[in-house]
Amino acid sequence: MKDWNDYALILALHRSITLRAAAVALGTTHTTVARRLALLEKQYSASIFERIPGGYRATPFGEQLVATAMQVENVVRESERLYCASNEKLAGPITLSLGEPMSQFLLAKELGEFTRLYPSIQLKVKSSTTFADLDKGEADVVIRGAPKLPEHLIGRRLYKLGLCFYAHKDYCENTPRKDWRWIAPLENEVWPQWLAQSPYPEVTIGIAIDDIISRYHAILNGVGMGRAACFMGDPHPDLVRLPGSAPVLKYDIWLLTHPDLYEQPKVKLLMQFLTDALMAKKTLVEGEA
Amino acid sequence: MKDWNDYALILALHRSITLRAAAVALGTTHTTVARRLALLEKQYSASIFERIPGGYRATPFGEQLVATAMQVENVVRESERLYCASNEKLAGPITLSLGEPMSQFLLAKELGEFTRLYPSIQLKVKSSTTFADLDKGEADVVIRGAPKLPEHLIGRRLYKLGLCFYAHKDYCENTPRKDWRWIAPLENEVWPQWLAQSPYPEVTIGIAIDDIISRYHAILNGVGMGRAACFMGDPHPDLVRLPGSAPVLKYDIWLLTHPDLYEQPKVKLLMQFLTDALMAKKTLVEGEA
DNA sequence: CTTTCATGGAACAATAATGCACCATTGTGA
DNA sequence: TCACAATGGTGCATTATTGTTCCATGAAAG
Repeated sequence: MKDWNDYALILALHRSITLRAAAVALGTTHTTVARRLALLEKQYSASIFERIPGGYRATPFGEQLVATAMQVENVVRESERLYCASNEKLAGPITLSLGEPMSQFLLAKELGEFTRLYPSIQLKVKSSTTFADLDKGEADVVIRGAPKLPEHLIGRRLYKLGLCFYAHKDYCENTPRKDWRWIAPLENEVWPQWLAQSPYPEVTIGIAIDDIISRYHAILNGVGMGRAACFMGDPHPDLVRLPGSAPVLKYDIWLLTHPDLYEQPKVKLLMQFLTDALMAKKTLVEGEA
Repeated sequence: MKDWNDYALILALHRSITLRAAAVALGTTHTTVARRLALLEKQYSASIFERIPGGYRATPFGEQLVATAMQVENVVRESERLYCASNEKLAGPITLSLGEPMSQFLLAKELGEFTRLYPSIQLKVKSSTTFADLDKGEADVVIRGAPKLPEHLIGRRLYKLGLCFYAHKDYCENTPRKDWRWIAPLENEVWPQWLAQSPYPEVTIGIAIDDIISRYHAILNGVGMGRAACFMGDPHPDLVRLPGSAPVLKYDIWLLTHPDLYEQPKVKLLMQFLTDALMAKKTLVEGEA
């Protein structure tokens, strides 16, 4: 095999079963995976994967290649591990500040993967509704949704955060329209705007909760209808967008750090990792799913 | 490292010392090698190779990567070896017919590499001035220079063969012009055309030899001036092109096989291998060096 | 010491790989 | 049984990668 990346492709398809899932794992599209696989099978003049109901399964020959690919992967991972261990620049504590929703719903798996990938780095995840002050050293890296770039910090704007209205999938059917209620935020001056944008501005507020996570659980338990980030609402099978409500892209998501910190390899590394992780979930977060 | 091909790049640069040599080994250009290396060093925020007089040398960190790359290469080579050994389709005899000049001057190393790469295949190299008749089973694969595609065979036209006039680098200086002589082929009806195209059509024939290799050695020994393929004359440090003679691209080089044989994996394999090998030497054979 | 050659860097053009949007089909759940 | 979602195949447009050509520099050979 001339192209060593094809080993990664074989491995991804073997593990992900379907072309599309493999494509996500590789960070490309199913088209590319299919094309590269076709070229590869043409190269060997042999079948590497066979189509089975619901996906791809390696042929006996394919399994040989999978075994080789796993060996290659082990060598590479071991090398990376050694690199991280030997590089004192990639050791030590680093603090990431982000909101609870992202921490719980969006990046839980990814942050765990980071610590597994770089065991010498002690990642501290500081979830908070208020965002840490980088100037005071409250955090090294921040993810925040904000309308504009905060003053003197550096980083990049990723994309916009999608917000939408949700309810439990049975709520609208099982509840008489006159009993519909909003689950509203507490002491939030933009709520009137939200309400005006909603499909049901005439519905009254049933309960006001300050914590967005608690509002989410209230929606989930059929207490009423409410607004949430698309990445919170869309993945849950029991939640549905309210009829007539489309995602609103209001805030930009910024990935930021302090200029004094950005030169640190471990800070660069974390930011690159978070960029990759968040870009991979762009459609989910924007609510285009 | 995300791109596993970069391990191959590091390995090639480590072994080839210079960007250009590494590029040849990888089948690309020095620009690409430089760019990929720069990206890689930016990724790691560390130097992988240091510039030393006359080339590149791996830094301590680079040597770690080189070691990893060698492990990866070993895994891949072992896998390929197993594949070849286990695949009975890639075993057995195969006969290649080609002219002596290509066999001796152009593909000597490459054909050896092929047998080393695929030990289960017994490659028989049939050098001959007349080309084997594939219909009679005299050979499985043929490389020949010919003006047009022979009848019913399949394969591909690679590029044109460059021919030029040569002499020993001291010949023209050390020999009085009146004593200059041509080394001509024997019983070759196109020789008058050749002579007319030459820079010195008035020079007389000193000796006529049928075997092109013998003519080459005659030129090399200062017997006279003669015509030879660019891939024979250009690489030799003691030979020079005659002043005023430029490479003539007359014949196409064809890589051919019989339609009945092309479906055999080992035939496909050999043809792919020869295509790669010959394409890598295109500039040399065309005389553009 | 001069000449010659090869190296590798930079800007532009060409090419090949990739992503996107569409669709038919198949598996899955109500 | 029907409807829905997801799969993966196809054609087209885009992007990114690569190759080409040039040049300045530095090393090796005469």
